Amino acid sequence: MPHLLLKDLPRYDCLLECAKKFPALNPSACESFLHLLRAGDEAFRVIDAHFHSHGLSQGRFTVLLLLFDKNNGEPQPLTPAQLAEQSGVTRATMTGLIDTLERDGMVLRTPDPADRRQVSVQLTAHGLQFLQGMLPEHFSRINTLLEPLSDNERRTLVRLLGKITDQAIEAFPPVGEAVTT
Amino acid sequence: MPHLLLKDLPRYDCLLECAKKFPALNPSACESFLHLLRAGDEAFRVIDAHFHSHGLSQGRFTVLLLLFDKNNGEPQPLTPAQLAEQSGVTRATMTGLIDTLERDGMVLRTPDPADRRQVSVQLTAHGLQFLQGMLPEHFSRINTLLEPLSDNERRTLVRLLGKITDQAIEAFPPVGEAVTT
DNA sequence: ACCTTATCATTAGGGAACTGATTATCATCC
DNA sequence: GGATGATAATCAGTTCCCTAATGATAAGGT
Repeated sequence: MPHLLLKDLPRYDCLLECAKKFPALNPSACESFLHLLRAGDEAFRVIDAHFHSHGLSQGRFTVLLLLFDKNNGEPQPLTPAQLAEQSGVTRATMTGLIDTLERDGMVLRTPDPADRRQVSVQLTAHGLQFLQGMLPEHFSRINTLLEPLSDNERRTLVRLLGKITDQAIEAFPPVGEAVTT
Repeated sequence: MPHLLLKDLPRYDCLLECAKKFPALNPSACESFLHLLRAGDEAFRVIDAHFHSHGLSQGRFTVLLLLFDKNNGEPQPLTPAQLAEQSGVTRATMTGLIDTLERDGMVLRTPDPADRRQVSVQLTAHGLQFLQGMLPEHFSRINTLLEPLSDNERRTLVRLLGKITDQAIEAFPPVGEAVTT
């Protein structure tokens, strides 16, 4: 599921070579772009391996995290539609994620008495305990990954990545994004 | 297929709040980490949308690119095993990718007379023309994404991302990585 | 020569995501 | 108050990747 398939990034002089054949190829832009996808893949690989060692996928982990929330330290029930919206998957996908989580005893579906179309999803005690058991290692891995960067470098990185994210959303809006100007 | 499901990144003060409950949570590390996955996802979304508008997946695009190569500007035939190795997917997956590309007339399988286990895969004229037709827009999108960053900022970004990638590989080796020290 | 082992490509089956259609329920408007 | 439309969750079918097993071929040891 990685974003970048190329295992070995092309060297910079190779990009320069290619630029001769493709005037549209900007070597420094391509280099930055490839490093971005590469670093994202590696970072994801590290936490995804941890998820899988606990029998979770990234999708199921996100659902647990959303249900855990941090409102007042109290887990908060949500509807499948809210979970789908906040986690960025479709409702159909969320149905499947909740299916497997419910089968494993992590979450519980409860019909809403007021609106019988709706269902409420909440963490079970087992799900809560499970999540709390794995979160410290999750955070620890993130700390290890970022450990080589100073606080100053982290601020710089966040600023530069933010520019790219903003530009992506502005120049190539995700889907039915109204300009609303 | 995004790496980061959370649609809205938690704000920094929220991370500070969570850190009270989880001593392992380092807010600046988490913030950098989330921004990295987010930027990687957005960047990938932009080029993946372009692939799909041409009926390609990222996997098929990579295969075409590897076959196109840049050796001497001459497309270069490769075996499925080489393609799988260089693109970072399994051989079984590569079989499927080649299947669809061959069905669409982009590549051609040729049995190897010397070793009858092997097959040689090469771009067809149609595949070559197709790839050359879409590459300029591909590079153009990358340029647009990186346009807000100065040359200096790009160098900084590459350096910081490189640190993270290196740390990921060092602290959490991919699979059967011998230390070979 | 023969048998074991390794390698190549493929097939079979599964998981996770998507789109689009379906069913049940609610809300509204004459 | 019954038709119309919107909305919630789910189902069905597809895509794209994976792992594991298979069948054909090559290479090496004795």
